[in-house]
Amino acid sequence: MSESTRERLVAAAYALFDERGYDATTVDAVAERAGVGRTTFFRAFRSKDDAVLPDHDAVLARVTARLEAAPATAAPATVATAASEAAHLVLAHYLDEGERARARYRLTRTVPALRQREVAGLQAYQRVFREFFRGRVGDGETGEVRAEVLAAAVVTAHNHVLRRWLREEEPEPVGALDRALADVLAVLGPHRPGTGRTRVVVLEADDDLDTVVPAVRAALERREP
Amino acid sequence: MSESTRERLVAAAYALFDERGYDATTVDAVAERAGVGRTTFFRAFRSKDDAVLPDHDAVLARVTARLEAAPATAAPATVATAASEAAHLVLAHYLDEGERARARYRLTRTVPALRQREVAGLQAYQRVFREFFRGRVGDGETGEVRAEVLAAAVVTAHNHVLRRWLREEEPEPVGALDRALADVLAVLGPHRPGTGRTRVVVLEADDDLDTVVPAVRAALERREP
DNA sequence: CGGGTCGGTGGTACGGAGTACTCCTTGGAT
DNA sequence: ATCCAAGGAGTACTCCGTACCACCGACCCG
Repeated sequence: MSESTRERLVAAAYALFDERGYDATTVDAVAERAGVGRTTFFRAFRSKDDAVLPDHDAVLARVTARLEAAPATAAPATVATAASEAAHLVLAHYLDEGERARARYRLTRTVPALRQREVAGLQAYQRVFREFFRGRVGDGETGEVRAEVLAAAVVTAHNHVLRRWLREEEPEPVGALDRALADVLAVLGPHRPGTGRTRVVVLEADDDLDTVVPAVRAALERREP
Repeated sequence: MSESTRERLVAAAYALFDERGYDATTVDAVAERAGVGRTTFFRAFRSKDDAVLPDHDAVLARVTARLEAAPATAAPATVATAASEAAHLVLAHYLDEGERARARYRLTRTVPALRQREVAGLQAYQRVFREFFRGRVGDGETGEVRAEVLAAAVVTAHNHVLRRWLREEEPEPVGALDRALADVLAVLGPHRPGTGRTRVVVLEADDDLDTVVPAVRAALERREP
């Protein structure tokens, strides 16, 4: 199957799905518009929805490679930057796709079957991030939960920013992802490694510890940004 | 459609899926084993996988009700307890199901189509939690991201514990969920409101703040659990 | 130069999911 | 007894996805 045939099929699929809707367009119609037989369609794509959903495998491999490049016993700052860079890889992929990514988003918004495939693809990313965080965010069962939760947090933050960009609500998605991930990964530690001595503010209050800690953190960051 | 017919169809579906596998079982076979016609099957369930996947609507409604019962302008402690209780509602539902939940888990593990439906159902929960957290965890874009991330974190933590119980790796899922959610929701505030005075240990170290905080927390919890 | 192999393509047939429609049975009310 | 309502059974249809076979051009080999 030549690449041009595959691309023609994708274009035909997007055009027809946009004209008649996903359910109302048959695979025969897509193949016919692309000028090929039905068999060729199913040779290029495993199923009807595969023609519209992206090839996650390639970018997933890049993400995996980036995460596995990080040392096993890493400082919190290194863990955070590796995760952040990996997430940015995914975002960059969508930004490269441009209008096609937006067209796909419009489809996945309206067709439940496509939405399901989409969120299933997210699981793969979350799994890769979880394996990366395992052993780097604590030991035992607590560490396991934290790794999985943190992976979900990273994926969710990325998707939040990505969706805003797809809806054209966020003109600067790269910066937005930076900020979102910094907020999410703050539980790991600062992004800048080797900041040295840290003073903890002394206080005695009626509030609980977890209420106080953010205030302490904010005070410290205000003093030495 | 009588409830007994529906239940007979579910039992037949589980039995046949277990015997021959999901793909190798036709709807006709399920209907025949249940002693009804194919039409009746599709009257009871929208699709083949609906027969094995749970009725999320009822428990989702309970979760929504619990979350909406919380006051709009709530203290962090109230927000955390409401979210925790809502998550416990879902866990309790699965615990009630018992062996059927485990049988379903075995199916969803092996059949990709069912797995997709499963994760799609999680989106509904995550959405409800996100709407609950909106406006309660900050304003503006940061608040939006935090709400969505926190929702994902709660759902993920719940699922982590649930999966461990389904695999019979966690004999005390309720306590485990408590601990996991306490860890996740620590960014919000304390679970027990009005616990009174909290002393923060004073120290000056070369470690970073986020490295020190867990030690402080551990020391305090050891002193007054 | 003719024949054979082989990768890519088209066509056809089939099983099964899901939908639409009609007919029938059953139980209850008047 | 008759009518009626509701759920179930049967049937036919579309379309997805797969399997199988036929074709066709390219390239190799004798």
